[in-house]
Amino acid sequence: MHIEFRHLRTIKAIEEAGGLAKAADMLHITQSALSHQIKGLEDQAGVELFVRRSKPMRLSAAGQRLLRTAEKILPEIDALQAEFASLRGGRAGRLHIAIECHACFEWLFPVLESFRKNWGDVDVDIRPGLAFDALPALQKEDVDLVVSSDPDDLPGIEFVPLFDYAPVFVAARSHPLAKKPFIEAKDFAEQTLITYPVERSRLDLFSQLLIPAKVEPKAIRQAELTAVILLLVASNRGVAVLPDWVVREVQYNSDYVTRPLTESGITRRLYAAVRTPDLQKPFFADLIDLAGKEARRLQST
Amino acid sequence: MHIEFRHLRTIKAIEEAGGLAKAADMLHITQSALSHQIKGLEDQAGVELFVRRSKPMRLSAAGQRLLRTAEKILPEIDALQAEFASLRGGRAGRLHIAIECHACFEWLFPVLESFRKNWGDVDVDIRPGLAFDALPALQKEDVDLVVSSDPDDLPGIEFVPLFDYAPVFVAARSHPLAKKPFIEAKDFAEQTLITYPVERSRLDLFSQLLIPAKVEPKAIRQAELTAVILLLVASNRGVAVLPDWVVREVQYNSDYVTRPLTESGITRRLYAAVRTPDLQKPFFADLIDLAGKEARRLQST
DNA sequence: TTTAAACTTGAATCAAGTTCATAAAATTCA
DNA sequence: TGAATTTTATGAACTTGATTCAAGTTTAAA
Repeated sequence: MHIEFRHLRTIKAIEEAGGLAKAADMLHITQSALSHQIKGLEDQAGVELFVRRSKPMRLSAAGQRLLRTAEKILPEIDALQAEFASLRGGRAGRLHIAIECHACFEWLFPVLESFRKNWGDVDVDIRPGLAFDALPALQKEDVDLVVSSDPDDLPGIEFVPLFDYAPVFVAARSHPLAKKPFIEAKDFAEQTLITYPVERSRLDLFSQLLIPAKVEPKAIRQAELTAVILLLVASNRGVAVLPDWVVREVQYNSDYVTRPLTESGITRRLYAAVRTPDLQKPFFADLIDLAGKEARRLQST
Repeated sequence: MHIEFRHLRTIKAIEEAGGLAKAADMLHITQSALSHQIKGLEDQAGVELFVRRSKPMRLSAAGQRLLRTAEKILPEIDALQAEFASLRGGRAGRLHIAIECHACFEWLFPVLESFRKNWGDVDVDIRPGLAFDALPALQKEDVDLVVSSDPDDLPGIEFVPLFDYAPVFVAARSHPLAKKPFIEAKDFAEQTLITYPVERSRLDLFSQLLIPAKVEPKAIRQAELTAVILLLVASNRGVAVLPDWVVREVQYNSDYVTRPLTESGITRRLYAAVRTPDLQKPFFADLIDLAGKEARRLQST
């Protein structure tokens, strides 16, 4: 025989009830079963768990040691089972997010802040280092939601539209290109471009404009934070392309101007990629709803 | 079905092995058994533990949650079982001590210090608040050893002699009684007596001398610490009776003198009371041996 | 498409915990 | 002290449920 949860519950019940008979009632088994159970456990552990000199019987030193372990372990599985139960009921779960779009931190944080208030039992996290390979990670259940602007037709994965945005050109007010009403691909040939530190195929500017037009900027400089990019731009160290709402939201100073890309402007759509069955879960629906609201708030700023 | 330790081990093994077949080998059962086991667990929990889209199968979000619990719980029972095993082998155990004799802290601490070096796996503690009722607590296994000077013929309890000592009279050098070569019961009638805060029947002076002689001191003042008693005595606030070795050991100052009680002196014996079966355990024997050595060291100071 | 590997399924088996009935031991109370 | 009561132990029958065996299905690789 092995130590089993049943034994931990038994020890705890006997301690609480102060005797076999009452403990047996508690556990909904017969007193005989308890007697056999304890005897079996003592045999296999080779240790006396109870002092039988007296009736009702009392925990021995070893029994008290076992009781301590029981009191440490039982709440753990109780919590686990409760979590599984409410996971069945859709109140609990996990929401680990991978972000392909670097600027998205800006709107994601307020969204998650509201989300946590509604869904305290959902384990929310943003997983770093998964910017590429995010979709395989989604399939493997290493993450549960990917924010992406490149929908793909993958089995078992659903792309839910979040909101549309326009990548816009940003330059210092004094920059020569600031005079143009809109910016074209060829305008970048002589510019120093400031980007997030990701591969260029995953930047809107390259995938939508420069690669098709086969234009290469004069130089590229990378910065991690949106605020830093805007500072560099304002001090004329280069130009950048950022989502329109980012530029509106982060008003660190106003020494820069924005211009549309191409005459008609470029529009992109952001998606939440989730596993199809997860769409049924109420908190996923709520998150997507919250994200939409936050997006509208940003657009109207 | 319930969550059982078997399930925790299974999850852990599957994670480590990266597949059912290898995990089954690890656990010395067939893959089929594992498959049944997981299915049963998923049914009762109402939760998908694995992603079966791919082979080998991978842990789902819920499965990862279960794995975390497994990794928290399994070491606990492993530790428990190891403790039971070495308890069988006599290397581990519990040694909770109750002290009837108030002064005994003085020699007990160094003894326990050496003891802990030899028996790191024994849970050593001094239980306060059990000075009276210590022997019933010993029978109930609430404590494992009682230091006492009043042996009693109790079933299942053994009194092992530790060492002999003499309660001696202590007074300031300038005290009138300091001139006498020895002290008798009637000498206390006009004195302020300083004692430990315990009932008088458990003080050697009363049980051995004053109660038989029907003498009552003029006043009694109580102090918790040996050092405090000696300070009070030295500053002539009263007289005291303490074990000879205590007075020799605690040389806070030398403004006091000691005198034997009665012409021939009184001799008392200190015992370790333990449950009879515990005498077999090697660390009990060692403790009693260490206590003897420390006692001899004190006597020869 | 074939082959191999990985997991699933259902029936049969077998170990182990539980119950029932009863005995033994300790405690309480008259 | 002895009868009554409470508490724990024991053994045989029973029942549950985990494991195995053998065959089927699905996925990945060649």
